[in-house]
Amino acid sequence: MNETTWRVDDILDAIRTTGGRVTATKRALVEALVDTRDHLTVESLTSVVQLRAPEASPSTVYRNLEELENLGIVVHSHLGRAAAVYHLAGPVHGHLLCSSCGRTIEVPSALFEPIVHEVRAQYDFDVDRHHLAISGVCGDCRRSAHNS
Amino acid sequence: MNETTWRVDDILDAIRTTGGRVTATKRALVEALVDTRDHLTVESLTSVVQLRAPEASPSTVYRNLEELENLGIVVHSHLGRAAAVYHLAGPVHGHLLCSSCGRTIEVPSALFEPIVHEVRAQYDFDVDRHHLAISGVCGDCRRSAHNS
DNA sequence: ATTGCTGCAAACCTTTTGCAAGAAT
DNA sequence: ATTCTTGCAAAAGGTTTGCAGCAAT
Repeated sequence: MNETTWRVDDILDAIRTTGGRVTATKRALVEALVDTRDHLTVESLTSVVQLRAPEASPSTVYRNLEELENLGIVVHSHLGRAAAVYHLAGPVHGHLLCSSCGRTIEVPSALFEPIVHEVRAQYDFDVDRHHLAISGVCGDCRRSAHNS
Repeated sequence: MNETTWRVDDILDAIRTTGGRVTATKRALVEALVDTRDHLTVESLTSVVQLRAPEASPSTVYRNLEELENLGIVVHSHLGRAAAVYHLAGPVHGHLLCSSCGRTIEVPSALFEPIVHEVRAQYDFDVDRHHLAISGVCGDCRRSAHNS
């Protein structure tokens, strides 16, 4: 739930422990996630996986990600209308999504704590801290816009 | 940008002023938005519009909403993976989306001001106040979950 | 008479699903 | 041997687009 240091073997063990089987695709996928530690779409993850397992299909990546998500190893966020991004579960954090360049910026969830509390107190609403996403424009894009 | 009292005729005038033409579908759509003042999907808006203009198609509703959005009269938000919801631009506000029942709760944007400032100061990121959406579970759903 | 708008159908994208063959245990 | 998984292809949403005809101005 809050491992900052996921290791490939630990994840593969978790898969086996829960009755899952470790396939070439899953191993490549897990390594991609551990290596990049980035927010990746299924499309880009599939490309990376295919370097090692050329036959891998997006649908398998979807299914594998779902399995990892059920194990609490992976989380995903929907940012705008675009494809969802997946990454290793880690310290809970929020996302800033630039609607201009698509970049994702991670921000500590501490930033959101005041809101999480307010919203719980005033609206009886439990915020899902894993899916905090806010859209806007990053500094780079703001500046390029002004110079155009 | 912050009209709390959009009137149908004002909106139709705005359409004409900018070179647009007022059609039966547009009029029905505008009335639906003004009447319900709710957050509606294209699907539900189309149903309402079709009460008056039976031939109206979703694609036209999409195009009309885009036009209204360009005029600053309508805004939309993406909440999760589901269909986007549209509503009249009004006092800027955030959305709480219940991932269990799909309900949308409006919250005053004042709640988000601290974050908007922090994020601008620390991450050089301009939050789009029109698209603030936070997912979680509303009180009703939390309680039904506990009773099941 | 312009030329913006429409409905329809088809295209698009992301994601999900059915299925028979293949592989990890 | 089991039974999980896979790739493929097709389906399923939500949204966009091309087009020829229609209609608001």
